[in-house]
Amino acid sequence: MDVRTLCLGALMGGEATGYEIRKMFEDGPFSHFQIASLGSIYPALTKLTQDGLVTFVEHEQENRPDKKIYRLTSDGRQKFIRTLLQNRPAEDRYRSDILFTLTFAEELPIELTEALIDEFSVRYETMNNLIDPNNPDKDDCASGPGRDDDGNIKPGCKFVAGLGQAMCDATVKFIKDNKQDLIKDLKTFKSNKS
Amino acid sequence: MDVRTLCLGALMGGEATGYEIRKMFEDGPFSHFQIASLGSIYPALTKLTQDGLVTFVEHEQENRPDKKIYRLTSDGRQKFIRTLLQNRPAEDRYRSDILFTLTFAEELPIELTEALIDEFSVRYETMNNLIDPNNPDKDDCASGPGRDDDGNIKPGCKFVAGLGQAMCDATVKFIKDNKQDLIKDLKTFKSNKS
DNA sequence: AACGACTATATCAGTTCGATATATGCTGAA
DNA sequence: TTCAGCATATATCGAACTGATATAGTCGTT
Repeated sequence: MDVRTLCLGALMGGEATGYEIRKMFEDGPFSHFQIASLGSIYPALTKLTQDGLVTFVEHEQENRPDKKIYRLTSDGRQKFIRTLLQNRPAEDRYRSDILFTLTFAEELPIELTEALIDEFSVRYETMNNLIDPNNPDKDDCASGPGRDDDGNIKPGCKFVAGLGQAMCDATVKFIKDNKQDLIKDLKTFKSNKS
Repeated sequence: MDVRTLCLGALMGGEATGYEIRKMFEDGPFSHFQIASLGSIYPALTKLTQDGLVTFVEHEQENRPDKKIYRLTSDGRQKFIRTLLQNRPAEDRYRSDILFTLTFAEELPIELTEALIDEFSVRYETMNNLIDPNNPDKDDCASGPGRDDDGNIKPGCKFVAGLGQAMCDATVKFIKDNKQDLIKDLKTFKSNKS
């Protein structure tokens, strides 16, 4: 899904700055299943403004660029819903440098392999906490789309967050159950190659 | 990880054509945790050849471009191992159009939501079968890196495949356990908004 | 005091991808 | 029998995306 559509989605929950939209994707409600960087968010917002799908209000700031607060127009909201209804969603895409590296574990020092696996596990525990809708450390952007007026998480977001957490749990559990066997097998593999 | 490094990794198991390397990423051993397309594989192979990291032999073919079979040079193999040892692996990156769309489930017809969830589940069951090292339908490229000379899967690949399958299992299970609750909550949510 | 993170806007060089071009053979459905 | 889709091969390119950079202050930690 292109970044203009992602930005429209980000604004479905209310107004936001470009910086806030980026936060939604970096460690907010979209962080575990979409990616959008500043390098594409600002051009996308510019394009959406030109197309009449969003509008913005500017607030002067001292010593900083003026703050631009974007919101959807009626056309923008309709365009977004239409896009969700009509477009066939692309295949999921997953990239993992650690998993790629572990594919070649036999060529690596066992200490590095252990360190990579531990780093991988920590990252997924951290992500689990980030996803958790009940996480008290979470500072959801007020304009995030996932909560209704009473602050309750919406069913769709709850489902998606739950699924994200299930993936994280499974990852951490698999590592807990299988790391030592891997280390053992690697030692055997290496001694057989000597 | 850039596509040149991915190509070096792909050639760690032996010689391969550009087309075969693409297959390794599309539905072969790397398919569930890395992505590389023809648009970047061929330029990468050209660059690696210029840099002396790979070399190729050309076989004439009728009615087709001549087949180029690439293999690592000694420099190429060393460069690859050095890259794995020295580079800090980037954060995992996951993109899911379906999960993004489901975040806005409240705005969609319930039939579409159900269809998306079912599609998502089917994709992960399919991926599970694709990953399975014991899948008899799998036609691993002979030059894939994951097996030793006896055809046994290597420990690193086995671990990574197992983890991939655990993620798929968790996904399918979560959907099985939670889909009906989501549908019910959506119906409640929509009737409360009327 | 220094440094890193945060808050704001924006741009750009480099990288990547999906579509396209070329062209045949194979397979299955109509 | 015909046709469409897929497989097998090489390669290119326009469009999209990213990470670094620029600008510049504030805040908290070491």
